[in-house]
Amino acid sequence: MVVKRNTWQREAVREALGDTDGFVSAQGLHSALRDSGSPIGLATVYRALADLATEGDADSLQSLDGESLYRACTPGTHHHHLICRNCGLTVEISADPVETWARSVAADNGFTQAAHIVDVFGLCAECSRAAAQSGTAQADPR
Amino acid sequence: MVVKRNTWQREAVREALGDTDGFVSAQGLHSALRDSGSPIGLATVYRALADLATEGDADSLQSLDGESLYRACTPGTHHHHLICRNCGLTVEISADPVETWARSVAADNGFTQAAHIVDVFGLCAECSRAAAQSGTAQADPR
DNA sequence: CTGCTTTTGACAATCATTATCATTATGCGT
DNA sequence: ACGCATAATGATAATGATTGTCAAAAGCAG
Repeated sequence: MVVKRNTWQREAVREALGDTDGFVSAQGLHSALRDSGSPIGLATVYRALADLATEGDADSLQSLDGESLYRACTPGTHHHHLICRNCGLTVEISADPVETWARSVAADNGFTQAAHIVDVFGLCAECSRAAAQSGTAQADPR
Repeated sequence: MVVKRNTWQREAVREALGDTDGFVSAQGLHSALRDSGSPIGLATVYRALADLATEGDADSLQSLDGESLYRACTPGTHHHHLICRNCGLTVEISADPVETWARSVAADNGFTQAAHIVDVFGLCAECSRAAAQSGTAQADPR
C-alpha cells in the first residue's frame, strides 16, 4: 500500500462513527450501516476502523467482554464517558483532574506521547433502583 | 453452585499466577502449568482464573490484541497501568486522585457500583528516544 | 465408608476478528 | 476523457481465544 485512496465506504464509516454518541463495536457499526442501506462489507468496516484508529481519528478500547469498541475522536474535544452497564446509557464527562494526572504520571516515568483510556462503568440511577428492588442486587459485570 | 471446593488444580493456578511476574494470558498459564507437569485442563485454567478474578485475588486486563491477561493481585491494592505502546513495558501506577474523581463523578450522575477503566498508553523513555532518532516517529501499535 | 454435588477435562460450539482472493473501482498519467 | 496499474472491497474461509456441554472423577458432610 503506497497510495491511499478515497472511497465512499471509508467516508461512510467515518461519518457513521461520528454520528454515534458513545462507543460502537465494529460489528455494531456494520449493522447500523447496513440498516441505513449501505451494502458495505464487514471486513471493510474493520479495515476502515483500524485505519481511522491509526490515523488518530478514532479511539479504540476493549469492552469488558473483549470486544473492541471505537468512538469518534474529534480533535480538540476530549472527554470521557460514564456508561451504565445495564441499559447502556452514556453520559459524557470531562475529566480535567485526570488529564493533568495522566500527563504528570506519564512524564514522571519518562513516557512521551501519552494517551489515556478513562471510562467509568456503573449502574445508572434507574437501573440501580431496579436492581435494588429485584431482591438480588447482584450485578455481574460480565 | 452452593459450596466451593478446594482442588489442587485451583491451587496450582493460584500458585502459578503468583509465581509469574508480569501478566499472563490464560493460555500461557495453561501451557506453563503443562510444562511443569500438571495435567490440568485448559477449561479449568479459564475457570480458576475467572474465579480468582471475581474473588479479587487476580486482576485482569485486555492486551492490545484482545487477549485477556491476568496477574496476581494482592487484595486491597487497586492500581492502574502505564503501558508502552511500542515495547509493551508496563509500569504500575497508583491513581488516588482518579479513584476519588471517578467515585464523585459517578455519584453526581446517580450512578452506583462504579468501576472504572483507567490506563495510560505512551512511549517509554527508551522507545521515545528510538522513535525520535528513526526519523519517522510513527509507531504502529498493532 | 456412602452418597450427593461440585469440579474436572476433552471436545464441540461460539464469537469477534483477520486472511484470502477474485472482482471492482480509484487516481494518475496521458 | 480513457486506460492502466494497483489499492480497496466483500463474500467467505480461517483463525484463535473463550465458553458451553456433559460424562466421569473427585471432594465433603454425615
